[in-house]
Amino acid sequence: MTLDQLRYFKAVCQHDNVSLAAEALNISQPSVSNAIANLEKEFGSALFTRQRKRLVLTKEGTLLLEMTEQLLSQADNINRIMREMGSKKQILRLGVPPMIGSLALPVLFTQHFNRYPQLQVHIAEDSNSGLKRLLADNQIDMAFLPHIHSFGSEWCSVPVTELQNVCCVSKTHRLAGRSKICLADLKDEPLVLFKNSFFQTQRILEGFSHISCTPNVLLDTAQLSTVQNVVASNAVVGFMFEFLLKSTPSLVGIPLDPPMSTLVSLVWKKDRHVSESMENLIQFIKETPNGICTASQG
Amino acid sequence: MTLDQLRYFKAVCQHDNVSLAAEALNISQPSVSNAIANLEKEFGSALFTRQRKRLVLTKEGTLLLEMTEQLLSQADNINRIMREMGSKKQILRLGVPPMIGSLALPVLFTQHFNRYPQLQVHIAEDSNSGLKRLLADNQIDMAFLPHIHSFGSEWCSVPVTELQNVCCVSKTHRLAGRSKICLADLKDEPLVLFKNSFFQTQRILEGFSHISCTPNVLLDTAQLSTVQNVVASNAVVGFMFEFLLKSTPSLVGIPLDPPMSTLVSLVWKKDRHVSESMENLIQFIKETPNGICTASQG
DNA sequence: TTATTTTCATAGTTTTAAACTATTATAGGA
DNA sequence: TCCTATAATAGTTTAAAACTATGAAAATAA
Repeated sequence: MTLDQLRYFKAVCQHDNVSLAAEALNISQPSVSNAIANLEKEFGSALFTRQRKRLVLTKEGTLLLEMTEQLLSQADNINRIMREMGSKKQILRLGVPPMIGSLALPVLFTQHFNRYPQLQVHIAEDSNSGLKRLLADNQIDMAFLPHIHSFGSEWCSVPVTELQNVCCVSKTHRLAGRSKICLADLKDEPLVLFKNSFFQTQRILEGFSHISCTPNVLLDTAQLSTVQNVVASNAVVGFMFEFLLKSTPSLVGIPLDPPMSTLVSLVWKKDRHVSESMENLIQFIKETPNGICTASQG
Repeated sequence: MTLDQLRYFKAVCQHDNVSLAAEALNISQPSVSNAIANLEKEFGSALFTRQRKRLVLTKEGTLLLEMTEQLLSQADNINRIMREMGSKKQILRLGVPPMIGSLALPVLFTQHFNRYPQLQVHIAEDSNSGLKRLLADNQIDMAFLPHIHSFGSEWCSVPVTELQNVCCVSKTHRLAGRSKICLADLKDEPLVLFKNSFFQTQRILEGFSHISCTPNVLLDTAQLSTVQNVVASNAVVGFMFEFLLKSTPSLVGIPLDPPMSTLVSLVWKKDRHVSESMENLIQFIKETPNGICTASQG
């Protein structure tokens, strides 16, 4: 059993076809056939049934595929990590949810990453669930994530900042003078929300369902500027993080009652090797507990 | 990077010596040197410093060794599992602590394993901590373990039976008539205990320290028969599982006050593939919740 | 210091195995 | 029935991994 044999096997499974797999691997078809045959000889059982029209995985093949994917992923990781160390240039693959990116990234780039000229930063912007999957697959090293889905023992994290979720309206809106507001007050207001995939939206909808209200959702969007512009037009009520209002003077935020806040953490997998650049970022976050917060307010 | 290269690298690390590693691997020394050189070329960094007296792992080498051991262990598992499936003969590697073995094994062999003639059972008898390590290293498939060290989320288990820990004395002993006894009553008695590595012993000692007593331990042994014989000689007081007294009519057990019991579970790693023979054993345990208990009493 | 031993790297050769090309066999579809 | 698609087989080439032999560097001993 060699890693190459397993790679070929995986490719055949993905394509359900030896010839296509060979093409994708840039090798000849008999080489792939050979590799599969050698695996079958070594293990003593068929991995595919070839009787019928198509290749179908046997019980043994299914099990091997599952274990193979794990092994190859780990092998690729070793390769990547070792090459990175060898090439001296550090790479940090960081996941950031769209909303938090606008807060955290400017601070990180001006106060942290610029201190490491040899550091190459790759930012992956994705939803929270998407980032979690990327982390699990080792496609990113760390991510900023709301500490909501309680992370199990296989995750490490350091707290970054606590963000306030506020209701926001135009300065000329009827509710603009309120010092705080509860969801029940908003049950008949037309609302603009971020899409369901944003977990803040989920919490707001849960809040409504908790008081047995069906909110009047006029629009759900993924664009912050859409929310800002529609709210500024005075027609509707929106929700966003308080810090996002700093840059839009035409809007005012009204704290929710009860308050709703989000603890954002920097998260990574426990079983992963913590590279130098990861360690540096963790240190920066730990040393500036309010750094990202205060910077946003400056 | 191939699995063989990593295997050679690991061997060199283990022997701190290329020549010895080559000998252990049954290949020539230049082959090993070559493999290491190829890894270093591929990764772009030295894995050892050879300048000085001996081979010393570099930072990169240390990291690679750590990741390599994981990868090779997983690769060996794949190999073993697939070969096992291919050879049709099933193998179950079961870990059993010495005390529990005398209870569980006869039941398992007469009521369960005998139903699977093609099944080959390997029993590993070891301490609880030893078994846990064997499980972690995938050197055994499952083990019977007291459910004391609370198992984290990376472990699966099914409860097997609850065993009573009792104080035991000879039939003619002064305390033989007691219906129950507390540790404080025993603070001046000469005791015979199993070695500290037995977790029941640890619990008894904890119990004594809890009431600020230093027990008078005359003898600690790993042999059940030693405990039985010394206790039977009427000189000392011992502790054991109640079921172990069934076969020794010259001894009587006195329940502890408060009672002390041990929940024994069948445990395995969550990330492991559950083979047919493992599944069969789990089913047997589930279907006969008191089977092992009652059998011991018959 | 100098000789001796240990140990790893290098050079050159052999062997093995993995890749290739060409062809055959088998099944589905026209 | 023929044609096409696809995998297996045969035979050859190539590449890499093993070997033997030797050289270089450092540690050990005289």
